[in-house]
Amino acid sequence: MSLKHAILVLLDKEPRSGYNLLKEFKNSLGYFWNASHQQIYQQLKRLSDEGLIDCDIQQQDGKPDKKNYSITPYGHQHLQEWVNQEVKPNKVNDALLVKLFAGHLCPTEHLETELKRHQDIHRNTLDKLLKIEKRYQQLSSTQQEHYKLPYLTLRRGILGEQAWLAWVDEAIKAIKK
Amino acid sequence: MSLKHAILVLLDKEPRSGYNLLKEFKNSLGYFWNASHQQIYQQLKRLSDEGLIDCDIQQQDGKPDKKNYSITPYGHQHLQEWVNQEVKPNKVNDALLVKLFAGHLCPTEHLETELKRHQDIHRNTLDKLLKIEKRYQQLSSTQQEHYKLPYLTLRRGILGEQAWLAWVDEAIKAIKK
DNA sequence: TTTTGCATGTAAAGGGTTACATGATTAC
DNA sequence: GTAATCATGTAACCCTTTACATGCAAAA
Repeated sequence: MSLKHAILVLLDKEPRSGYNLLKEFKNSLGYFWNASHQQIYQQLKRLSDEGLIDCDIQQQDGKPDKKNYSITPYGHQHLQEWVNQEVKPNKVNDALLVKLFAGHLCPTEHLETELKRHQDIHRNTLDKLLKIEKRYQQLSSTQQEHYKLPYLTLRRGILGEQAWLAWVDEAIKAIKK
Repeated sequence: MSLKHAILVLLDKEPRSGYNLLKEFKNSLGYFWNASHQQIYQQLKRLSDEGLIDCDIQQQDGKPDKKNYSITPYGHQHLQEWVNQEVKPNKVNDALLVKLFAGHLCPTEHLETELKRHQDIHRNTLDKLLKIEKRYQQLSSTQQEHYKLPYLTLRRGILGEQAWLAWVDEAIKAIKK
């Protein structure tokens, strides 16, 4: 639903290519919005068709053309209207929990290794987020003020991952018994 | 991806109608898998076409026919194979955070009321989950052992909601400053 | 020499949302 | 009388995933 708006916010800050958007999703937005390159390129086409963004093609030698997208006044207005509307709370759909719920159909060892595998992934994610937080804390207070809102989204990522890890500890212990 | 498997797990425990599945999704599975009635009826048709479930039609006077679905041996096998495979970690896509990220485009008051609106919803969810937990804790220890895995999914819901609420407190304070 | 990074796409299939559609019964 | 519960579906649209497709440059 909001890939559209996530892209618009980024283009509202500065014009970028699809590839650059992809990098942003992997880095700064990854802890609250994820998108594949296919999704991004398709969405850019649609946004362009709707007149919400413009495209400026830069030729590069050797490399394929680089398409630089920027938000139009209409797109900016659209974004602003969206921000002022109510957002639906997120729907929870977690396949790992479906699996746990059906865990009587497989050996306990499998559940345990699977939980540990996910634990590794989440520990990794948390590490990355904490490193980003450290960088934020080293900024001047005016800079911190400037990045206040993105920092809150980072905090959500951190608290979410910590809670997930606390849960998986509980879960692994409970399964072993 | 796993609506299919969520339905199969439920039908593996006992045969049900689409309507009954919907209720289960609203109650016991709602904190880790959500589905609308349209999705469920469509999925039931597909699962039936694939031979994973069977349908037994019960006539009722006055009411429309009730379709009672049950899992087939092939469906059970399919489910078992799925449980033994690796599951991908969940993708995070949170529209509220996209909005916060774009929060400079709207009045601070709007952000605050929006966060508080979501806070109410999450508090409500947590309350419900804690009530279910209380019921679990009053069971005998053999019963508790029996419901161990579903209880772990409940715990995930509780820890997740608590972390969310802790975050929103932080966020509201930070925005007010 | 193999992988990572740059840089872009199409097509088909599957999953999810929104809107439309019906109709009886029961509880307040 | 009005809302909730029971009980089922179709159709259009949109979003997401998976697979296919290309090709250069730089670093390891």
